[in-house]
Amino acid sequence: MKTDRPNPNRAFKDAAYVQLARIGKAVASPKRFELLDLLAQGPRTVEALAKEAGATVANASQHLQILRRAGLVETERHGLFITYRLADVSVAELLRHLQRLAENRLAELERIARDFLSRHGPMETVNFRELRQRLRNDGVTLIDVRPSEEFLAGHIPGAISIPLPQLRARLVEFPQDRQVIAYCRGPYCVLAVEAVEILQASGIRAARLAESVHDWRAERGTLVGGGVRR
Amino acid sequence: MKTDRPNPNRAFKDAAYVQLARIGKAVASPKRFELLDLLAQGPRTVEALAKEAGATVANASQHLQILRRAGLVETERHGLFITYRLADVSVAELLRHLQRLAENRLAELERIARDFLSRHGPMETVNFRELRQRLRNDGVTLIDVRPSEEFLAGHIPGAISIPLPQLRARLVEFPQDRQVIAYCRGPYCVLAVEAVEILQASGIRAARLAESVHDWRAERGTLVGGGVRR
DNA sequence: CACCTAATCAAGAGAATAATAGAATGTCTG
DNA sequence: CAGACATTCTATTATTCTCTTGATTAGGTG
Repeated sequence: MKTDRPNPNRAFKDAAYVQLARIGKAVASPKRFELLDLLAQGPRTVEALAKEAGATVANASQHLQILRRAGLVETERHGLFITYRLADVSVAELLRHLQRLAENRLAELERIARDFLSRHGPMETVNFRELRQRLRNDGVTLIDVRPSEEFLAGHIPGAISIPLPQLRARLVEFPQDRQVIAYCRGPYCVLAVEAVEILQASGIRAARLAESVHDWRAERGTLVGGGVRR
Repeated sequence: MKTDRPNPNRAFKDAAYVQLARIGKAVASPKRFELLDLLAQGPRTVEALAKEAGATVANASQHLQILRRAGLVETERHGLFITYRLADVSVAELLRHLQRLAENRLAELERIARDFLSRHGPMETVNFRELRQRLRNDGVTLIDVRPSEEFLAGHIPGAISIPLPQLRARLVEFPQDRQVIAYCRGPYCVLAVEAVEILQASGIRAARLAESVHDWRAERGTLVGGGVRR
């Protein structure tokens, strides 16, 4: 760790950088990153997080405590349940920053995403600019296919909530001649992809919003609903 | 890593989050964080980085290659030397973001900084607002005590370069009645602290700028010099 | 070409991390 | 207060990380 040269400030620097690296360590595990990404959509219990992230409860609990010790999440007890939430909006910003950096710098990530999409037939994707335009012209229906709690915690103005499990049952609600745009948590969430497939299979024109709810907030401002609680 | 429930998208998510966590892993080691922090001041050779970070050349080289594989730094060969530099300004922004988060969320870090400063006599610190004000009123001399290459790569307008090793020899340059404000790489760089002590010891009123060159750029705009090369 | 130097590579010891399973804790309900 | 349930704790194992040491590669120079 250190040479034997006489530098009296080494100890301070080492100690300081150990602390700075703690935040890095917190987001250095894929599971923890996924947990944070889920928490960015809204507060949740340990069990819900474990299930969505595909981990055991005990394992998720351990990761969550590492995140808590790093100051990235906070807890609150409600009866039997303990809800975790991001400690600060700047944590969600950090996640976005890391994602953007990974997308720009790691070819591997782009390849993985492309491979995944290629296994799911052709699919139109839409960006914010196009979405805004079409929303203004009233030419599309925007649906939020995340669980309804996440919709309530914050969603894009004009969207209607149709959690994916309910989509098949509610297909009759869509007029056949109007395009539907589905969105979910972001590029590493598969809900919108599945939604578009279901819609297309029943003859409805559908497209996927490539960005996430948080990108919307960062680039366009307001969400409707609670947002990320502090 | 995964339960045996039938979720065909687990593999995709796991693969995607492994990639996202790679950036986290890169900044999860104190030494690597320190190396990146140095590179944020300007490009450098492996040997220079190793020396400043208090590591062996072999060790620094290994860390740098991890950073390169994570896409955070790039290399260029000049004869015998290989210079490393940040791959993108957004890497420097990430470092700032992580630092700010650590300062806000980790009490430990603040304690370490306070302990360090308390071992160094009382010292006035100045923030950007005060600095601007005094620079405008021409009441102070602003000195950049980093190595001159870093000064050339980008510095605060109005600052003059006095690398710390030269400070004692150039004390005569300072009028006794005018305050001097010293700055360096940021709060975990000790150059400015040492500079203020030297100045005070010879009877010159001196203060330390608490923020870093990069904070200046982020909050006020321009630097003079090369900046971080892309 | 022999020699020097900057940087990387390769192998290994010791520490830290991640997942699992089973036990323990704390809180609500009847 | 017994039982149910959400969460955390403890112990264990396999894996990964970090640093050190000594050898090796690649480029430049006399």
